[in-house]
Amino acid sequence: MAESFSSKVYEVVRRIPAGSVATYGQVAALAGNPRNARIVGYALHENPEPGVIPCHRVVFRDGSMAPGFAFGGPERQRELLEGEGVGFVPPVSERGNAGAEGWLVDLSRFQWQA
DNA sequence: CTTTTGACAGTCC
DNA sequence: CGGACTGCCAAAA
Repeated sequence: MAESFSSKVYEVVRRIPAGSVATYGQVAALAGNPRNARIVGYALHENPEPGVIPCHRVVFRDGSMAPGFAFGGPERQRELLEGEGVGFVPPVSERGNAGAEGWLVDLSRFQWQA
């Protein structure tokens, strides 16, 4: 169907199962170009179908999330992923200052395996 | 057709 | 170890 690359990104992100997360680079690779991680983020930023495209399941290669999350805040994303069974882990745990920011998804155990 | 920008990623110092 | 830079590719103006 000759979809543009960004269109393909939506398809891939949509196929991410609940309880798993994928990195921009992985989605880009599944879309056909592992170097297009930025295009993936840009495409998701458009978020043409909120509620249908689980942008919150797409995180950085480090397991962190986008700076301008469009769901209501980084804390919201953590809650959504935890609700799906995804476990979060503090970056390195500096005392109890556990704000919503700094939390990373345990990619070692929750990264989506196509 | 050329230029600019962009939810990244990997490498260098 | 941490911070900064570049590289890559695509869509929009």
